[in-house]
Amino acid sequence: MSKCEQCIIKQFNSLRALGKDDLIRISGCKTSKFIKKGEILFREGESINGVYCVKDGVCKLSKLSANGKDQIVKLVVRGDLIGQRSLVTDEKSNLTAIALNDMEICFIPRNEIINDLTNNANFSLDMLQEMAKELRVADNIIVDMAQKSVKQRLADVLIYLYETFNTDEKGFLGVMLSREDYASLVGTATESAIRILSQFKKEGLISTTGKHVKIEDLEGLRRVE
Amino acid sequence: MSKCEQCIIKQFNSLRALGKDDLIRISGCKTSKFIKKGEILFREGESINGVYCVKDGVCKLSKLSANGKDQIVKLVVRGDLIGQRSLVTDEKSNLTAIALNDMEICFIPRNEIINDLTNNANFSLDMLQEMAKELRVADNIIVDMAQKSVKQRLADVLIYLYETFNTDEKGFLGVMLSREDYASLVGTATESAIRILSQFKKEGLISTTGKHVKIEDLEGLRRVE
DNA sequence: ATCAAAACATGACAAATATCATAGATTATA
DNA sequence: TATAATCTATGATATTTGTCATGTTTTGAT
Repeated sequence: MSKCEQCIIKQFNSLRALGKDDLIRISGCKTSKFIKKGEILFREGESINGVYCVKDGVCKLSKLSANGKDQIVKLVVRGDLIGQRSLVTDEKSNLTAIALNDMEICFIPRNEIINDLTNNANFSLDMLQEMAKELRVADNIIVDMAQKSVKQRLADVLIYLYETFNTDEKGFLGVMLSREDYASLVGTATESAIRILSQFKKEGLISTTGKHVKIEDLEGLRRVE
Repeated sequence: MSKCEQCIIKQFNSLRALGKDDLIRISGCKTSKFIKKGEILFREGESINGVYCVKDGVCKLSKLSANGKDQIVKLVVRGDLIGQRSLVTDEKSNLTAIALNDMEICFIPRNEIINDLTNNANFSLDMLQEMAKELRVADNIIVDMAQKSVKQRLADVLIYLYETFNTDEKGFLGVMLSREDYASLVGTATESAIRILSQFKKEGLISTTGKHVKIEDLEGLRRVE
């Protein structure tokens, strides 16, 4: 099993703020897991009791709305932590986490890391800064959800996916989502997402082969309104 | 001028985590201001360079969307801090702050408080916990914006205002908003907000006298769909 | 390779929401 | 208190989005 103190992933999240000694200690108690596409890491309302560090793969954080539809709040990628919020507030999870492709993750139990939060100012400050950034992003999403049309939001999602996951050798987006996931990211009906993606195809903004999506005209997507 | 170390407001925000000495020091450099209804504390894109502590009054934090409409992201009330996020990340403000009624606020300059963030674990941990809570709220708003109808969101806003600001002697909501503000909270056109409020009136859920709104049937509002 | 299940696609229609126009009510201010 | 400016209200209509129905394609398991 790889060691936290040597793991390059830690550079991308608040664990970078820990000292070598702490990392070695954490390394000794962490567990490493492989999660298959579609598997649930945890559900809304469950106690996570620790944080996950994503070594590879992508996962969606979603919440069930009153009308029974899932809304994806965030995509978590390689390098991100999952569960910081519940760690900090000691609450049950507000969101459900489901793997969008095969993942490799490490799990650090709450007991091992909670003291670092109270004793290590570097660590808690780094986490504070990360959370402040997340909050800014969330505020911006609120504005977009409230003010932009479904079409604009879907175009935004495609741009976001392109910028976050880049493309594979063939030029397809580096992450494969179902139409239902697209709908759930945008906050619309699955049929509406399908229709608008079809429209984007007709307009030459994207092309698709099954679930593979290729961005054909990024600037065009930016001009969608 | 009142002293931070004796101020009861501090109990309601992260300043409670500071020691007496720090509070006395901060008290010496803070400035106290009265802001009139409608005045702008700061605009999106400006440097705040400190945090505001709200002693009295209400203020809206909003962001201009691409289509030119303001979206209210949050209402800030007595006891809240404003500008923690910019303080932590040292970025310019992402939001505009405008007073909804006459306010009394204290301003603590960045220089005086930034060291507490790095040196005082209690303080930064408290702020981290507050921000984690804000993030949960923001995630829930995202889901509501995406999945609930305008009518439901407006009902939610009325319930929120009732629970947050209570009522005055005559039973009216403790905060007065324009129809435009209601629309901007819900993320809809002003006319739509007006129409739905009229409908709520007809249905006996609320009554209005100018800008004064009275909740007549809280449970009915909860059942709106 | 075959079959069933799931995902995708699209038409037809209904419902929700935005926009434009216009008029009355309220508020601020000279 | 007169008057302009702003806010509220509502009708008419257009646009967006959701829902239901149905057929096709893709995927996964045997």
